[in-house]
Amino acid sequence: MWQPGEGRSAWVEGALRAATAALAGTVKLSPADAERFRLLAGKIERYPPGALVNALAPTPTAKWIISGWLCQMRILPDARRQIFGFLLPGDIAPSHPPSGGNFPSLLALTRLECVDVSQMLETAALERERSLVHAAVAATLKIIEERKYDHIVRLGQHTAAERVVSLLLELRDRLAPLDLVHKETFRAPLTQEHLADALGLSLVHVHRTLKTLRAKGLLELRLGRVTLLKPAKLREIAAEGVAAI
Amino acid sequence: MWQPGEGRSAWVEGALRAATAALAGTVKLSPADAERFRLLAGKIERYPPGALVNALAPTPTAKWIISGWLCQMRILPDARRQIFGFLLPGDIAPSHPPSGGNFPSLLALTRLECVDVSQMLETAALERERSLVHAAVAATLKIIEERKYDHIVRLGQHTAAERVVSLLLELRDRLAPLDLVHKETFRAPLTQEHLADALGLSLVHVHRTLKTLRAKGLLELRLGRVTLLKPAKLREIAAEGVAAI
DNA sequence: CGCGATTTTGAGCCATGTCAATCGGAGTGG
DNA sequence: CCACTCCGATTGACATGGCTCAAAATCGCG
Repeated sequence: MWQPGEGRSAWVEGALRAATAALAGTVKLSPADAERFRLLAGKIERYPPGALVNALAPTPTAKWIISGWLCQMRILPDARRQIFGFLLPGDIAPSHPPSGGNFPSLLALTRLECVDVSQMLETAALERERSLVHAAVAATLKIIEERKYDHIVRLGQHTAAERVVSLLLELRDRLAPLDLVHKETFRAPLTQEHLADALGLSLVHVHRTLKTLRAKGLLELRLGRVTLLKPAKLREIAAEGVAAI
Repeated sequence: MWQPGEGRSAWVEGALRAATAALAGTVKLSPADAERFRLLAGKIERYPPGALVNALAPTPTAKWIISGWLCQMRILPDARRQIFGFLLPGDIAPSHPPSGGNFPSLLALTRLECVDVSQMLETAALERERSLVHAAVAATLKIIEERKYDHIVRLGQHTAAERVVSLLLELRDRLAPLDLVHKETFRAPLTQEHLADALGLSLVHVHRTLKTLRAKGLLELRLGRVTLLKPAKLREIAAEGVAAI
């Protein structure tokens, strides 16, 4: 197990606490369990932006994200790309066999710090700790799966503006528990091309859509910084995706 | 446990065998395990076409489909509908809490015969049988999830013709193990509206797309009967969706 | 200062959506 | 057997959202 004083920076410690809080929120851990979970994190793995996480691992292993963003995506034979979703700190990135079946690859969008879940399981001494980890992984997978349904609705039923808005709102709501949203402003390491690939739109059209939203004074998006100027109005735009049954 | 002679029709017995074979194929069960699994099926539940399966159950319970089709879908507030996927005999329909979160509802497209998985678990006497059921459920869920990625790619990257073709090919390939495909012909209880709702297209455009494919002599689709006239050509059309990474 | 990555713009086209009507078959009641 | 109705398939005319191509502007960075 990791021992205090082994040189983990204060910054990483802070990120670890934030990730723990976020995970505890989504997975509904008691404060005690959250603390238990956090202490299982030993070696921190790092990946540079652009890295394909898990691309080389012989065995698929889930990663608990401490800081940084990554996306689940697939490259098509004609070089088009579909992004299935984004993973943020606190999430546990599902690990699929590298190039296994039709499962997505994991691409780091920023520098990434994460903890290998199988390492956490090895660290866990008590049965109680192991089942805690398993439960957290299962619960996260379920939430990620749930988001995928929303994404399908986005792609299948929404207009360009609705797609952009509902995705940005999803990100806002996921970043809020990490305390990364201040005054409806947050950083997102997304280029317009990322948005296009996620939303099934062309880069040019994403840009035009953002331009319109900006012109209407609904939001700002520059330099990886998003500001939702009229959150209520934006929620209204995205509301079509909510389930009625 | 169910006893022979309780009045299950020969037809249902046949369907049960086909469903078992299909499940064994996708989940990779040994013949012995498949037989074990099949014998756990006791009471057969029936639903009429149009029924919302699991809509009323207090507890979510997965259903092993013996015969009939159903779809996973969500109704939007403005009455639009998104179909996430189709479930066929042999599949184990994932059960989500009724109206639970943003998970999909299950809609029977035909008359449906299925077995409640929790009933199978109760029937199971041996630990080995229970873990067999759990493994089968888990493996099926994984496959269903995998298909969802394909569907996202369809919606995000494909043109109308590619969407229609790749969906029909998926159905063909899933029906084949059930021995329901003869000479590249199979029955599918799908209206053009179902296709439209699944593929994120308008009904009218689905029709025009089918008309074009028909005019090119690539396929037939009438009265719930699909014939793939030029399978190779069709695979070529749909091939763009295959993962390159 | 120069380069690669990203954003921004314009022009024109085409895929797909909308609206509105018709058509055909299957069931149903008289 | 006919009249009626309902549902799904079919069609045409027309509108438009989103795409492509191509170029310029801007930004971040070494």
